[in-house]
Amino acid sequence: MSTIEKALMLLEHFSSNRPEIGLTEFKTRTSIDKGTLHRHLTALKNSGFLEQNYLTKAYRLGPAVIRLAAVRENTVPIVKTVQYYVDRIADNIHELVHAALPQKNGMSAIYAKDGGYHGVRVNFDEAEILPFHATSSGLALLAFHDDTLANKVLSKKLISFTDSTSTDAEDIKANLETIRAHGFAFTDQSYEDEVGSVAVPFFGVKGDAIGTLAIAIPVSRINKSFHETIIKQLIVASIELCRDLGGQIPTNVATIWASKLEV
Amino acid sequence: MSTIEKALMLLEHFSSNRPEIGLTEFKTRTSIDKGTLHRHLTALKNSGFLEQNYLTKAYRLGPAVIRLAAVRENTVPIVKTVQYYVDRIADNIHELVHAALPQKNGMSAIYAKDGGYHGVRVNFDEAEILPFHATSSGLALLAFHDDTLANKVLSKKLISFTDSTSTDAEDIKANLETIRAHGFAFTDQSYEDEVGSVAVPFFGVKGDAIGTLAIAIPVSRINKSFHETIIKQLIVASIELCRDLGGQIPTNVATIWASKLEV
DNA sequence: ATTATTGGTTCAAATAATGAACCAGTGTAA
DNA sequence: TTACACTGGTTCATTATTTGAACCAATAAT
Repeated sequence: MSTIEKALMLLEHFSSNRPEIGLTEFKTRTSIDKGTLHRHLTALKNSGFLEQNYLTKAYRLGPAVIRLAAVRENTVPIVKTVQYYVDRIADNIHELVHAALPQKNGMSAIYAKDGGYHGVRVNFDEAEILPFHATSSGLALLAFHDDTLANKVLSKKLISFTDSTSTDAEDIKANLETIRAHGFAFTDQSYEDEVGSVAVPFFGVKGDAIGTLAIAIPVSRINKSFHETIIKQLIVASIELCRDLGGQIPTNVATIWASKLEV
Repeated sequence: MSTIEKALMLLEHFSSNRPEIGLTEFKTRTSIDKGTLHRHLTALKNSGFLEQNYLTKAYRLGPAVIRLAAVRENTVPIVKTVQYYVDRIADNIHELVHAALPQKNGMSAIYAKDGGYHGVRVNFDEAEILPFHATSSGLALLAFHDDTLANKVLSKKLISFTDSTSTDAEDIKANLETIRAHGFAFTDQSYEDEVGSVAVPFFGVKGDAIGTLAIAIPVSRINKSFHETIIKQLIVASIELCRDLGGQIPTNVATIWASKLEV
């Protein structure tokens, strides 16, 4: 692996829950030599990707990422486009809806809206990494993306998050087949207890899944007719979203989705 | 310079006007060897910082930057905080207002609003890099930031954008003194013909300028009383913004600003 | 059919990355 | 006061990666 990739991997350790990381904490998190770490972090700092809390000396993400995200959004306005559909679904079904894009180690929510007025709510942290193998977003993406990604993900050790997390690669591969057949993914408390979720992919110009629309619900509120309502909403939104983004829905997926909408 | 920094410098070439860059174009823009470039671009692609247009093979910014910007904004919510004040000023004075943060080679606008209902408008591209030496944002930042930055910027060759661009380092240093004395910066067609601008800095915890609030106006609409109105609005907003961000206004600046507001 | 231009690859030579040991500052407990 | 543990940061000989001229393959233009 190149030095560049090693350095950029350091940025993956930052999240809303862990916004600042010191040198020693980095060392324990990565088992990279302190000297090397320090030079990498300094390089990232010089490039504006990190800045230092001047009191604690801990590192946090820097202003360079703001500009890059603005350019990216000007280039490919996915966030803005997705917002409309997430809001619409959230307003319709009054639950937590989000859209997510794949990163190296999982899905990252780029926008979320909680349309709910319920007492029980699903916790959700934007910018958190949702593991591929344990979330409906992750599974939906793996199922409709280039096979190599699924193989790469499933060849690594799979972490268990709850009693219901499936960590067997073969089980998950079988599940991906089911997901492909159904045209959507759903999970039952595989990432968080008491939370189920449903996700559909949306597609890029090549007909490969480039992201997902998903809904997370407390299991107590799930029932069959609601489940079907949710899936229809997600499918319709994904179809329109693909049109907006210039994406291509693979013909087999289009067929499956059409049949779901007829019922 | 480390390999990491060299690779990350490549990302600076992307902007709204230049969203996709091919290998050969990179070669002409950077005079880095093609082999090296290709490996760097591939590393950035593997890390999600770039992706490739699958038809043209040109590179564009990738989804990783979206997540990082979201985490950064969760950590230090500058964009969100700044929006309120930019909107307020734009609504009050009906001109193009923006807030910008320093990057390596200039200021980058993080938010802009055109409050105008005029026929003549100032063009503005968010995510464009505004050169330090030729814009009021840039000069305001240099004047109130650590001296080393100004020296570094002014030691390089300064590009001329219009007939009025000052490219003499000594002239500009003298101008920075004036800016420090006035508490704000203004330029007259130094970056774009027919456009003048005014900017004030806002400050971080150390009392160093971490960004700017600025207004760009067609020169035809500038007159003394309007100029003073603008400056007051900018100063008041910066003071409140510093409070919101936990920033420290240096005492000498606070004194100058207070006297401007009294008049 | 030929040439120019694109993106991409190779491998010996040149250079930068690495990491164990070191330094310096701060906080804490005896 | 002293000693220890804990930060972040630096050094320099060893090691491994980066570099770039030349090369390849595919496509577009003449």
